Amino acid sequence: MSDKREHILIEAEKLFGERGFDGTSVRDIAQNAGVNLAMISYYFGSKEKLLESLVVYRAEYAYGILEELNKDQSLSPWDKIDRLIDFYVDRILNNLRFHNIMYQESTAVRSEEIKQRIFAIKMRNLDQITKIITDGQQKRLFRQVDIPMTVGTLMGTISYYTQSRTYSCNILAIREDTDDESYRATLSPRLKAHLKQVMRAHLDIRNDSGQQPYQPQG
Amino acid sequence: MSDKREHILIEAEKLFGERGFDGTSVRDIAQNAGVNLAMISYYFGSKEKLLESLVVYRAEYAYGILEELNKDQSLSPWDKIDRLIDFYVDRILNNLRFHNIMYQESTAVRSEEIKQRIFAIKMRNLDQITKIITDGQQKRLFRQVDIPMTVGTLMGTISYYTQSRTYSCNILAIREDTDDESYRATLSPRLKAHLKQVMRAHLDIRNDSGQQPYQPQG
DNA sequence: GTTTAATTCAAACGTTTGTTTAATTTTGTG
DNA sequence: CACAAAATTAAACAAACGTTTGAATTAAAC
Repeated sequence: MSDKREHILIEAEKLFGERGFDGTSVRDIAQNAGVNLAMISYYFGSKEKLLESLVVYRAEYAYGILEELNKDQSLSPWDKIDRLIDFYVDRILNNLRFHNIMYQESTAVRSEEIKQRIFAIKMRNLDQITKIITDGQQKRLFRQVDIPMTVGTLMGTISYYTQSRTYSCNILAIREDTDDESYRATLSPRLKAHLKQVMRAHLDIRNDSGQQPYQPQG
Repeated sequence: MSDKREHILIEAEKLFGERGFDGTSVRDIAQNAGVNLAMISYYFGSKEKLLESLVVYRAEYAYGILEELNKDQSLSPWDKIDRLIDFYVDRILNNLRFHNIMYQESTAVRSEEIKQRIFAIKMRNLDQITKIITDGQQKRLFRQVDIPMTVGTLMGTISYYTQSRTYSCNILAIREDTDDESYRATLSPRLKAHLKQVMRAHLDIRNDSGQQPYQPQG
C-alpha cells in the first residue's frame, strides 16, 4: 500500500471515529490528509470504498494474534482468558476511533459489502474465543456458559466505555478534554481488572451453583 | 403533547433507529409521518431539536420505575438485580431504535444540549443501580465490585446485541428479516438468562476468592 | 530526450440537505 | 357570520455534499 493511500486512511479513521462517517465530508478528509479533494476518488473510488478499505486495512492489522494465543500450549485456559482481555482492551482502546465505526455498523454503515466484512471479523473473533472457552470446559476448569453471550459481555463492556466520552470521563474522574494517551492509561487498567474479575466468577466451575445456561431449542 | 407532534416523534424514532440520525432526512420523516415538510420546523424548530424532544419524551416515558424498584422493601437485593435485568432488557429491546440513537450519542449526536441530556439519564440510571448494589453489600450478600463498570457490563452486553442485526440474528440462528416481535422473543430470554448468571457469579459474596476490585487512587 | 502513464489540481457538476417564505386553509372565539 | 390565531401547504432558498472533468504536472520507461 502506497504511503499516501495509507496516510489518507489514517486521517479518515481519526475523523470517522470522532465525527462519524456521515459527519465527515471527503473535503474534511482531504484537508486533514493534506491532499487534493479529487485524490479520495482517485485512490479509493468513493467515500464508502474508502471506509471498506479502512476495514480491510485494520482487520489485517491484528490478524493472527488470536490464533497464536490459541495455539500456545504453555498457557492455561485461565491465562488465555486474561491475555484475551488484555488483548481486546488494548486493541480497542488503541483503535478507539476505528472501533466506534465498526461497532456502529448497524446504523452508521449503509454498504452491504462493508457490513459483510465486519460480520466476518466478528465471527472470526467469536470462533477464537469459543475455542479458548471450550478448551477450559474440557479441562474441567470452566463451567457451562452461553459462549456468544459471554463474548458479548466482554466486547460490550469495553464498548460501553468507548461510546460516550462524557460519561466515561465522569466515571473515571478525569477531565473530558484529557488526551487519548492519558485517557487510555486511566481506563485500561480499570476495564481489565473489572473484566477479569467478572470472567473469573462467570467461568469458574466452582461457582456453578446449579444454574444452567440458556439452551437453545431445536 | 399534541397527537400530531407525538406522531412525528414516533415516526422519526423509527427512522433514526433504522438509518441513523444523519441517514434520515427531514423529508423522510415528513413523508413517513404523513405531514408536510415544513411541519417539522414548525413543531420542533429544527431536526436537532426534534431529536432533543425525542430524548426528553423517551426519558420521561420510563421515569420512576427504577425509583419504585429501589423503594420496594419486600424485595431482596438478589430479587432487585433480577428485576433490574428484566427491566433493562425489556426496555432496551422494546425501544431498540431509540436506544441505538442514545447509545451512539458520542459520534451520532453533535448537539451539546442533547449530549448533556443523555448524560443526565445515564447518571440517573447509575445512581439507582448503585443503590441496589450497595444495599446488597451492606446486607453481606454482595461482594465489593467496581459498580460503574458493572453497570457497563449490564448495559454493554445488551447493547452489543442491539447494534448489529446481522450478527445477532446469526447467533440466535434466526433469519435476518425476522420481524421485531419474534426477534425480541428470541433474544430477550437468552440475554436475561445470561446476564442473571453473570451477575449472580459476579456479585455473590461467596465467590470472593481474594480478588479485589479496582480501587481508584486519590 | 521523447513518449507514455500516473498523479495532482482547480473548477464545476448535479443532488440532496435543512430551513424559510409567503400564501392558503383550517380552527377556535366572540 | 366575522375575525384572529393556528395550522398547513407548495415553492424556493442557500449551503454542503460526493463525484467528475479536463488540463497541468510529475514520474517512469525505453
